[in-house]
Amino acid sequence: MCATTEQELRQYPLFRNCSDSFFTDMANDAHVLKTSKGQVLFLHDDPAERFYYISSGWVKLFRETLDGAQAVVDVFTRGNIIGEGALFEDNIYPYTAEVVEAGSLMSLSLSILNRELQSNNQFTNDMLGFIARNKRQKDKEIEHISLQNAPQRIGCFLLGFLNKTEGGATIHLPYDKTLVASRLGMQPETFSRALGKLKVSTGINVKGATIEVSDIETLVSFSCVACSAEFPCKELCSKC
Amino acid sequence: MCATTEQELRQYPLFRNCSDSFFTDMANDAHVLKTSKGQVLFLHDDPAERFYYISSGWVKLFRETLDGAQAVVDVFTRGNIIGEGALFEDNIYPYTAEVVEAGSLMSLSLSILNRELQSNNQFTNDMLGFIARNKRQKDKEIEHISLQNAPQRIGCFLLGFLNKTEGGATIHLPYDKTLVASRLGMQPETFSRALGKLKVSTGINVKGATIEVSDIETLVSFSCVACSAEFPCKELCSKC
DNA sequence: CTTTTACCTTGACCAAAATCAAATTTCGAC
DNA sequence: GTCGAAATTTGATTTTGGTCAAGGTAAAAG
Repeated sequence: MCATTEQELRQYPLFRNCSDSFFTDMANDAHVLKTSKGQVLFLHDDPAERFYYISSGWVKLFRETLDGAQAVVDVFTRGNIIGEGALFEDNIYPYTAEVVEAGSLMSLSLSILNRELQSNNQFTNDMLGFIARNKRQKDKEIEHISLQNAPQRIGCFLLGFLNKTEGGATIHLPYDKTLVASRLGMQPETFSRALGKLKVSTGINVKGATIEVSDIETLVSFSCVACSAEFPCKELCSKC
Repeated sequence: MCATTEQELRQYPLFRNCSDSFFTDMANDAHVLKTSKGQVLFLHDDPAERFYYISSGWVKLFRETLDGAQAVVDVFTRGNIIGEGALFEDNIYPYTAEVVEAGSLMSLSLSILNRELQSNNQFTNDMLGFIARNKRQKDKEIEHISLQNAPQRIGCFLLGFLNKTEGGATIHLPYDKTLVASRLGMQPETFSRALGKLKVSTGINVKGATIEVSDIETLVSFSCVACSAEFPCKELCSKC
């Protein structure tokens, strides 16, 4: 098992410059988790010892306010890590993580990760670039919330699932519409109605969680006028 | 001049673990800029060779959309650096930087900064922590936009200028209200009215750019119910 | 296969913020 | 100090999205 675990870790781009001892120690200590919907991986403000590599499934990160509202920070899938942020917050998880679609994770040691950061400058630089692009992405989201309306925001979200820039495509929403709505900072009702408007404006076809985009360029010209980046926005793919 | 420049750089916390050669080379290459309101330091998508340490005054970072709207990403003052983000974006500035209150900057070499990042792992780690906390801050802002209303957001913004947690205080807004409004993602009219509501709800006193807070705790209980962090929110001070 | 439950949609209504327009104040240049 | 431009405030109105309530639908449990 450790051998395949190590292989999976070695294939993760962020770890491309990590040391051999990092991979062997990480793999020795790792354990695989089969996750089911609703499972909570960690709670915000809890002390942190592990981070997680997502092999499959989807996990949401969120926080809750005093008056009970929930803010979804992000939703991640295969090929992403979560919980590493605790390293920069006094080893306290800054968010709660909950599985939203069943799958498989690797539980990994934060202290081994930290050891590599302390000793491998190339890796630290990779991590720095990773987090910096992460921050840029957040800036873009803030911009979107204030400059795009609900249908445009949904359009932009859908574009993030595409791997081409013109013609037609079919998208299957990988998690509940309710969650997409909160990920985009709107109410489920607003999402439902806004998706209807997007349909009228751009000719997309919605059948449950399946969305057919007949012409990507129409969707782009509808959504991207209210954005400061040009489509295709590099690094913007919704973790697919 | 170089001696005092070097002193100022050495006092910057982010640079606390930098090498001696970093400081001498940086200081040798640095030049001081006296800035005036409206001055543009760099344009987004321009190739980047310099970053800037703000000694005094205020600088806003923003981007513009295809349809002309402006998204203010951040507003910085003394003790902050700007433009360093280009290192992680193929040496292209991701934002436009414009002086909003006159002051003084140090223009510094990005390549020397990069050299230090390549060779000094302790510094790279400091930088990593810096950017990571930056990203957390952005997450918090996204949360605020979706969970707080306009008066609450202004209250939270004001709290960021305080250096104590109870009793009374007087705040002087360091830049135009119009800019505060766009920093908070709202229209100037909305800002004006929301500030009026905040006044009624929390008993603050507004006289032009001067705001008297008679009781900080009242302001906290008004604003922070819709936030997932507890006041005083560490690292949240508005760069004062 | 049916029942249950959670998810999604729709309608009616409401509240917040944006927009448009105009008045007023402030501040810097002369 | 006066003038003029820019910033700010205020009012009226519209738009957008949120809230509440009621159906409808589809996936999962029995």
